[in-house]
Amino acid sequence: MRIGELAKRTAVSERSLRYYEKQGLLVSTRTTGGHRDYNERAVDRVVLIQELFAAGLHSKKIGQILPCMRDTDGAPSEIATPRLVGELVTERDRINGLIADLIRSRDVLNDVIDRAAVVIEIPDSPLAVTAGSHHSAPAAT
Amino acid sequence: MRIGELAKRTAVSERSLRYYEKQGLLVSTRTTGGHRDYNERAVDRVVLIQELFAAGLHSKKIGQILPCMRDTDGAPSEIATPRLVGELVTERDRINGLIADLIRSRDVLNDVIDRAAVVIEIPDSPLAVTAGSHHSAPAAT
DNA sequence: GTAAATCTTGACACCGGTGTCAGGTTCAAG
DNA sequence: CTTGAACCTGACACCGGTGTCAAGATTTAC
Repeated sequence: MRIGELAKRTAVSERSLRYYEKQGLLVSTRTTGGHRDYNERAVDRVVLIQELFAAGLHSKKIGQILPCMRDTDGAPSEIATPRLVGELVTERDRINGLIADLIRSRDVLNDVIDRAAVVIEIPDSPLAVTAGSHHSAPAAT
Repeated sequence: MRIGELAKRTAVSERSLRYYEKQGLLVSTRTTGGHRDYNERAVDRVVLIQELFAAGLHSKKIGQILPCMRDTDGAPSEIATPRLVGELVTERDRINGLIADLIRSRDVLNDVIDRAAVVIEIPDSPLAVTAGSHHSAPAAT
């Protein structure tokens, strides 16, 4: 598929996809005219890259991790060096702390939302559009 | 307490504390000479601000949330407007999605770490410094 | 063969919290 | 007093992934 389709399927801008390639995170073959051509696996890879970015990892580190993953790109899946493993452990711990923080923040928001919801709902005005205790939460660990 | 102490106790730079004040997130009385003076509650407030920043909220929105919280600053604790509640719900959902992402990223890292740990540990070289399945994870929800 | 859609590279700019430096003032202890 | 630590305001810069525009080449369909 070409870059436009990949962009649509991953909801990631073409700009970013080209950036990923320049950073060595994403590979593509080229048509005779120089247009990028991606295989089906690219979709999952882009999604993964996005998640790792969202986790606060820098492109350089992501570039080190990707070859160490299984079934990401058919590659024989390298093994992380002890040095890299140490860094990854640090990152993982940082992410765990971040998750804990996010949970706290979410609870703070829920608190404010709930306190407002009560006020809005009780005066029997069916204006309570967004109220209610829909505290959906992703399962953790 | 003065800004230096608050900075130490919260592990937040003086620069940031002044920035928070300029954004209206943090208040302080002033000495005759103009030095900032904080009360004890400031510590918790700063920590909270940091968590909300880590959650990706912008200072403006944090400024709207803070007055709606209970026992944050003795203030009578305002109630969020329906408009704000809507925005907060959006934020909360975004944060929930972010948490889910982070968990996935963490698992990816754990995968890479584990695969390397096996290689390092099995060849009975006690070099396995950071290895082992210490998959500590914060409790969620 | 031609037009419209898609793609190419390159460059400039943004965001927004934070680091840091400069030049000057205030505080607290000797 | 005087001196050193702590604080003040203001300004410049960064980071790094992303938006966007420009000028041109390629693809695809008619």
